[in-house]
Order: sequence, then C-alpha cells, then structure tokens
Amino acid sequence: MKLATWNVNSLTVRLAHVLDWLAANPVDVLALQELKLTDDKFPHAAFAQAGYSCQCFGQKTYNGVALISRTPAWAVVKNIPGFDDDMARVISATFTLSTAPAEYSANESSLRNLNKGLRVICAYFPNGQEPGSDKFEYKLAWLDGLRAWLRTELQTYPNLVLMGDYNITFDDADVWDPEGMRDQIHCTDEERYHLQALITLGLVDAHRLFAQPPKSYSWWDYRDMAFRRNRGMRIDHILVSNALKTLVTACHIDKTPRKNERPSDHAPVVVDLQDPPRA
DNA sequence: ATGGCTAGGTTTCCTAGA
Repeated sequence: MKLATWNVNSLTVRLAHVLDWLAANPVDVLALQELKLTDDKFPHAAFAQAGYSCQCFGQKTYNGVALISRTPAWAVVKNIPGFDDDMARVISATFTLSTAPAEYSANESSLRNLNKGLRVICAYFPNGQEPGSDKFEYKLAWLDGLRAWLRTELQTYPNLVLMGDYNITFDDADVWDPEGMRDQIHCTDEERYHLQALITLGLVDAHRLFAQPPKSYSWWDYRDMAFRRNRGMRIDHILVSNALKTLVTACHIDKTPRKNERPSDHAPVVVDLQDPPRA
C-alpha cells in the first residue's frame, strides 16, 4: 500500500500535474494541502475518471485539504475536534486495507470495531509567518490542539498515519542553511519542541527510517533559483504510529514534479506500507 | 539587499506563503 502527501499550492493551477503524477504513481491514498478553492469548485469528475474518489475540505483563497483514494473513505472528520478554527486545515478518514476481506470493507463500524482499517490524517499546519507574531501564537495554539486530539486518536486508531505540510523542520539536517535559518520560522526551538512532542505521543518519522540522499528537502522557494541550487527545507512529513513502524518498507521525496512548468513549491512525499496483521 | 517568485482577490496593488 502506498500513501503520499503533496502541498499543491492551488489545485486549480496544479490539477493537471496531480493527475499526471497519479497516473505515474498510482498511490492508494494521496493527501493534498493548499487547495485554495471551495468545495463546490473541487474537480471530483477529473479524479473519478482517474479511478479516485475524494473527500475535500476547502476554503476560498487559502488553505483547503483533501484525501484522494482508490477505496472509499470512512468516518470522515474535518479539522481538529475540540479546537475551534475558522481555517480548513485538517481532514481525516479510515481506509480499508488492500488485503482486507471484502466483508470488512462493508461498513464503517466493521472497520473501527475490527481494527481492520488505516486511519489517515491529512494536515496543513499553520505557517506561523514570524516568531512572536500573532500568526506564530496561532501556530502554537493549533499545535497544542492537534496534540491533545492526537493523544486520543492514537488510542482509538492504533494504525494511524499523520501526513502533510507541517511547516516545521525536525533539526538542522532538514535545512539547507541552518545558520541563516537559526531561530527563524520553521526552525525555532518552540516549533521543534511541538514536533518532537508528536513523536513522543507514539509516532515515527517515516523518512528517517531509511537511508536518504544528503540534503533531502520537500520545499524550495520559488525565488533565486532555489530548486536548482537545492536550497530547500524538509517541512512535509509522513509520521506513522508505532504499531505501523515495522511495516514501512520505503519512504522517499519525489522531486520530479518540481521540475515541471509552473510547479508547486513543494514536492510529494511517498511512503510504502505493508498491511498490518489482522487482530 | 527585509528584496528575490507565485497565487488569488479586493486586481494594476494587496495579503500570504515559507
């Protein structure tokens, strides 16, 4: 089973890129961020033609997230329960495992009660703009809300994947210029503390389970030929629950679509996962 | 150098991204 996450920076502009990428990389679930469109504008028909169904949580101009999948999504939840937010940043759903018997895909309660499903959370973490700003305070409050909710989600769904645009680097290895970015947005101790706190809840960074090329990044600024010079940061992550850790067989960042005409500034991150054993 | 692109809306400049 393959899962991927991609901040597309406007699905309106990037729809053809996403469809091309899915044709070449037929993942089971694709998490999209920064749709920048409302639900009524979501291109369901184009994805249906490619064999995918979609759960979307859109917003005009900013934010917006979606889960694109080959199998139906169950128990869809939008945003973080318990955290009041007027931005569309999170969408979650349970998916049938590819090897699950047909009867387990029959309905939502069987997935939940028999623990045969995979819970997937697609998240677009706040940018934060600048340490000390109102948006930074919002980012920290949002991270508090996410952690409180995840604590219980992990109890409900042991097989859980949290993927998306985190807008946080783990450490200096995720930054092309650690000295220049020290204490800057995405690289502050406070943000990294929050990211580590998610790990402490019982999640692991799929990327670091494997040997990766040096200077592996998922985002490059549009300016100053940053992609060509590989001046980027790794801020898009796939975290899997501890129960899934030994089932992850690969994880990579696909830089190919960043070479397109009019690319997103982010690249997709892809994880390969074996099905969890049946309880 | 507080700039350098890109996208969307309030559109010929503004906010926001990261």
